[in-house]
Amino acid sequence: MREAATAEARPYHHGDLRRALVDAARRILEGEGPSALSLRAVAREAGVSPAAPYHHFKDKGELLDAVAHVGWDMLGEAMTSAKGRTGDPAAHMTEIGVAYVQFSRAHPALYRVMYDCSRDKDMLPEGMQDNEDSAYCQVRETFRALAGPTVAEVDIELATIAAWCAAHGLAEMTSFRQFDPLKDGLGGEEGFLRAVLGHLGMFPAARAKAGGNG
Amino acid sequence: MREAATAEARPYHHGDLRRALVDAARRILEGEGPSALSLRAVAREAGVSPAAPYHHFKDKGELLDAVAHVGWDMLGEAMTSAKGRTGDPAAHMTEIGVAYVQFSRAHPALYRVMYDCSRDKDMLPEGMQDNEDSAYCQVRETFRALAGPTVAEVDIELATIAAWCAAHGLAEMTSFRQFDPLKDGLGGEEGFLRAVLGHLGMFPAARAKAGGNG
DNA sequence: AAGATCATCTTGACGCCGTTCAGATCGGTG
DNA sequence: CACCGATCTGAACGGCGTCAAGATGATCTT
Repeated sequence: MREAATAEARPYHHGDLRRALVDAARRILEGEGPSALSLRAVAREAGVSPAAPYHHFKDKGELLDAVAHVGWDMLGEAMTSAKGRTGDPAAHMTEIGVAYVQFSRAHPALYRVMYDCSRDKDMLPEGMQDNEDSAYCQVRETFRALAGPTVAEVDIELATIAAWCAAHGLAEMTSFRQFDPLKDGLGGEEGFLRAVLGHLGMFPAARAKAGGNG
Repeated sequence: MREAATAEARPYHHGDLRRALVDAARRILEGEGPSALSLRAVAREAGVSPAAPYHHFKDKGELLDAVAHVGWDMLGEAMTSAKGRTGDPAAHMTEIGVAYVQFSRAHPALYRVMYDCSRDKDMLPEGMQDNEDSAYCQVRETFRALAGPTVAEVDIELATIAAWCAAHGLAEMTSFRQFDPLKDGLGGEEGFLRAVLGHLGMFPAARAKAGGNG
């Protein structure tokens, strides 16, 4: 609708339909959730015919890939800026973990698409690949900096995977409403996140803080 | 197909269509994955018309709920028998964790349905609810036995959640093929699982073993 | 045993989906 | 200006979830 209104001015050729479709998909995700994200609905939201997207994406999956790409970029930025918010390197891991889960809570539908469309291809999601600036590499380099030179490479890799598992697992679990009472007793959702992370081995700063709380 | 052959003998009234539909759904899941699991395909596999399931389930979601229920039962049994395989109580948590992830790897499509259909309702999955015999309660009681009387109740709850996050996260991560080389260097998939669990705080036995390996 | 009842199953239809294809439209190149 | 390739439309196909109306048969009543 919002897009359809502005699209009246562009009569036939859209100009930047590819980006408009990705934006429309994100609006639908935010507003109506993943189950409403049909290719036809995206085209409708962008004000074009159902067949128009096929000139910019091979199929629906490729459109979702593009949406997921935006999501991983956003998550990477959130993690980077979270790391910058504390001067203590020992706290970096905790802050990254909290930022990760908070992103998944702020954009639950987008987060789901980010993993779903990589699962369908049996492939690592974009943010976990070994590209220079992926979110995963951010975590690994943070571990490497904390570990020092004596720690074996394989242990850095395993610690990164373990931390990622913990963050992703927590991202999924904390979305269930049944934990709300527990959160209330721990000073809200962020308190809950830090408490759970404190029970996982690789977040020493969170563990100290959780110990202080309970 | 398999079901359709035996269904020829039962002309109109099936007799136990509800169970037959759940079984048919599980066969499709195992054989063709979650994307092939349409209500019509399930009816086809069971040898009935597309509308027949509506006399046993309100909609497709309720059929999936029934399938998920079977899955959570299977997972609970796998966890119980894993705990019984070791006499050392300190190793229980690790064995449960390994059994959890191995179940998710043995039945990936079923595992996905188990979480998906609870996510769609913003509700805790069956195996995580506070019912007497749920898989989640198995983990919590194991923690309680290990913790002793001085540990606060909320910490037992948090440790259980943390362990569940770790196991679920690992279950999702280990399905990505890109970790295969890493697994090879750690004595296969089970070695990989134990190594990652060893980097997470609540699996002391795995941590000791992982330390011995690398 | 005969008939009524009610759950079960089928048939056929509706609207939405992803996808394809022929044709309309337009921007840029010769 | 004429053309061409990229872009978009309209109509169509099969598959999906779901529903209403009718056929079937097991069970219960008398």
